[in-house]
Amino acid sequence: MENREFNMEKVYQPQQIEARIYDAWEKSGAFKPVMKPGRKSFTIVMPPPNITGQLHVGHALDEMPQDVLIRYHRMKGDPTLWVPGTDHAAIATEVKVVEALRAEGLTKQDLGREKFLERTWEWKKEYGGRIVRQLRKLGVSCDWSRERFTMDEGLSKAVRETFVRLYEKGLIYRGKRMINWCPACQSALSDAEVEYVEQKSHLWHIRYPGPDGHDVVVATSRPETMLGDTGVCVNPNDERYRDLVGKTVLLPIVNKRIPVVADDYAEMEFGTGAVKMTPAHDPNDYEVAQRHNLEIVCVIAEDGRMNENAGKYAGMTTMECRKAIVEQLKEEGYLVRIEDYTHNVGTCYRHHDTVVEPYLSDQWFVTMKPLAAPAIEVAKNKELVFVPERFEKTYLQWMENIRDWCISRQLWWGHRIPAFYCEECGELTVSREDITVCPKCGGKVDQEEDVLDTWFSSALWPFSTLGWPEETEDMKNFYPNSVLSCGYDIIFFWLARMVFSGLEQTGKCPFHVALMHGLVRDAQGRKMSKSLGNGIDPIEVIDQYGADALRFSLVMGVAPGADVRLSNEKIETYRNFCNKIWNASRFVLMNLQGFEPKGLPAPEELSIADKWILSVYQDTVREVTDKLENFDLGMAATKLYDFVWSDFCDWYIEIAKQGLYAEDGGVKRVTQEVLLHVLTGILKLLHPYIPFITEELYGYLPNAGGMLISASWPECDPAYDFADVAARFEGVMDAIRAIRNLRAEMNVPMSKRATLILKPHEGWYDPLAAAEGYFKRLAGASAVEFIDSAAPNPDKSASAVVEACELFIPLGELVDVDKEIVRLTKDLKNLEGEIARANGKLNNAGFVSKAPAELVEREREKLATNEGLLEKLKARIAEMEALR
RNA sequence: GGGGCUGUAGCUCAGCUGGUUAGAGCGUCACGUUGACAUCGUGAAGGUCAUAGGUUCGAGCCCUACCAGCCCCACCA
Repeated sequence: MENREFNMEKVYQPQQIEARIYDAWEKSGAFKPVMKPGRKSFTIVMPPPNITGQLHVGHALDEMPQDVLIRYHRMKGDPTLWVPGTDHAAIATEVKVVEALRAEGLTKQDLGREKFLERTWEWKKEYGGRIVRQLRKLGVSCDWSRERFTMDEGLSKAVRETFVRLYEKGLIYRGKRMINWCPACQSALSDAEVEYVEQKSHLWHIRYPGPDGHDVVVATSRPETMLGDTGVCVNPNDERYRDLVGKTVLLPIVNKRIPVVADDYAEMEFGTGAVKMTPAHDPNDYEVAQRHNLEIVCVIAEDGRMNENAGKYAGMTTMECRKAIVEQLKEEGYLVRIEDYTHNVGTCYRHHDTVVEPYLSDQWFVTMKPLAAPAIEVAKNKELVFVPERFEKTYLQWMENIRDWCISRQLWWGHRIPAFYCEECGELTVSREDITVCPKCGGKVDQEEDVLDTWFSSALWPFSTLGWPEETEDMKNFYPNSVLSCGYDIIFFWLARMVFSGLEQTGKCPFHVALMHGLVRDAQGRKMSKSLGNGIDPIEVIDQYGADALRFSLVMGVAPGADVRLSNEKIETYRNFCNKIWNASRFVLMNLQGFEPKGLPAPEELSIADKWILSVYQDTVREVTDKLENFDLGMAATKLYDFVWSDFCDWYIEIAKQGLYAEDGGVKRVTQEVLLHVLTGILKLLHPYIPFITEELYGYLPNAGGMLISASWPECDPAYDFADVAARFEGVMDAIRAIRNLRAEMNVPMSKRATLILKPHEGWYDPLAAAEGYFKRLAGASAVEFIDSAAPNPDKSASAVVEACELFIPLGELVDVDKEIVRLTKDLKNLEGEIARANGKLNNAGFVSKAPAELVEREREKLATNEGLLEKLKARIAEMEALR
């Protein structure tokens, strides 16, 4: 152990330690929960990244709050479990594999379902592990022995159990509905998977010839769909079209007569008041068609192209068709006018450029109303708490306006729906076990081709990963989970669905706290995206600056739920912080050679500075702990950053040099104990945020005893709170700052030593005298003289008045009297301003009578002090003026 | 149409249940290598807390209105 510190690099080199430390953690089993009877466990399940994914900063942000909380609770001694895993990501993965096949000139149909699935599993084997390896580089402390995959055996069983239960309860049904169809996915999507984007377009006004020259002009944003028009809808109260209701108009191009119907759906004020009805390709039109028995003509195929019903337009994409139709309408004189129009177009959340088509088809749905009710209830009665609170509204608004969930996807990769159709009698059987014959007639059955929405399985993640539906030990120990942390962008996709699934399947809200975080943005506040090329690769960042710097930059000062701006400059700032800690530790260790710690010295052995740092340290421990308990991770980090850099490094370490280099071995030992005690605490407090460097440094400490840093969380001892002494020491620090200020303004470098003369104010002699050495070390004093309050002020001095004393630096000819007066007058003005403010308050009868007595008293004391200072300052200015 | 967020120093953001003359980092300027660290230290400049009212003894914080920017949901062709 001895001399190990001399091997410490002068500059922190994360690349040399991170991998080694992570291995040590994993080997030690530190990430596995340690059960303790009667002790409440702390559990989080990790939002499973897609197996298709590569680590991006979004993941890094996602893991941070979780790892901080997990590490904190582990250190506190709670049985702590963080469950990792990956998501099969039905559509995303299938798209990747199809792309890979295309490169070989193959389609998935060429392979057939079975071969395609084999191929996808192989793909999963190859790439699925990539992201979990990358996660380790971040330092996530999850229990890899419990890693799960949404399509592994256990989870598939959970999915199937859930599906069958919901079906048996009548909460899953199959039916022909208007759903969102993505022509690129070639599959249905749920409402949540559609993203609306604003698009500039037009409203085309088209004339449909009516009887007796009474034509109808309809306005449409999608002229190509007119090929599937089967009616025109007008408002029943619309005088303009009243005589046409019940009659027919001629559909141009198609040359077919279609009925005019009256329905409230048509708004008289919008467009022309007449709406063309395309029931096969518009959800609203479909509903009107149902009410009025309109024919349904499908003109757009599953691939997004016009089908055979589109006649000569068949085979065109909708956009090609639109152009051609508009052209023909113009030629034939049916196009009345074109109006500019901005509207929202639904796009696929996986294929951003692909417009989603409303499409009528047979799909599977979950009836949502009965499932949403208890999910609303738990939020309202605070069994489920959102941090920050505002996301409860987002959640409730969605739950309260819930619509049935389309769960079937026309894909192969995923959980195949456990429904079987009889070839003979058509009976539909939903079953926990695969069946080959119809239970009703014994005929041959075929399993449903569709698979489930990938979110159907992730909705079960908080308990399926723990072994549900079996009654496992893990279920008993770790369910419900303590906290669920995810980005606010997946509240609907995931969080909400976990809540109602957990409530329905287990009877319990799956977690108590929903801790939300925001999105990572670039330095300009834009979302990071491939197309913008503004993404930051976390792996590159880690290689360059270290994982800890990245981690800290994702939480430091970030309010819960807020978006985070990330830039290299920011990461550098925290890399510098890591280096600061490294060097502070290096300094302490250098001075701990041959030192055997015996614990904190008794209070009476401590210096005023020791008492100050210990007091501030304990305040910091309490505050950081409190913030962590309340999920305010950004604030806790800020607090630590300030304490470490300003209080510990800039002040205490500089002060400690005096004790360390002292002749008196007793003083040296006390200083060593205090340095070690506070540094140990700092490393522990920081460990949840920056685990690598703190673990590495902890290993060097003589009091580590071969333990991992996570073995305990710092505790406070009231015997080491010294608020009064600490306040006195702050007064000393102010005096030191005042001197530094003088020197800076007079351009006197620290290396130019100067005598310091102090005239202490009442009650301040002792702390100032105790700090004599600090004035020498921190303020460049060659000697410190104390003079009595009645003594005359030294001649030709730069001076300042602070709470503790008047201070003088006799600089002889260096003193510029005029400049001195200007500076002192500036101080005077500040003081006068403060006195005026306090007088204003104290002369206000309302303040004196209504404000807390303690506050009034504090204000009075401050006023008295300041008035005293004011007198002295005035006198000093008069003295200087006399010299002029 | 409904809901939400943001507006504080040149930039990025803190600011706890309302109570010291509003803070930090970066940037700028001046000075400084004193035995951990130039990935450093010391100091300085810089703010009518978007705007207008209101509540209060007291408002960056609470209420109302308004301006600006952003997000989510709904989806009138």
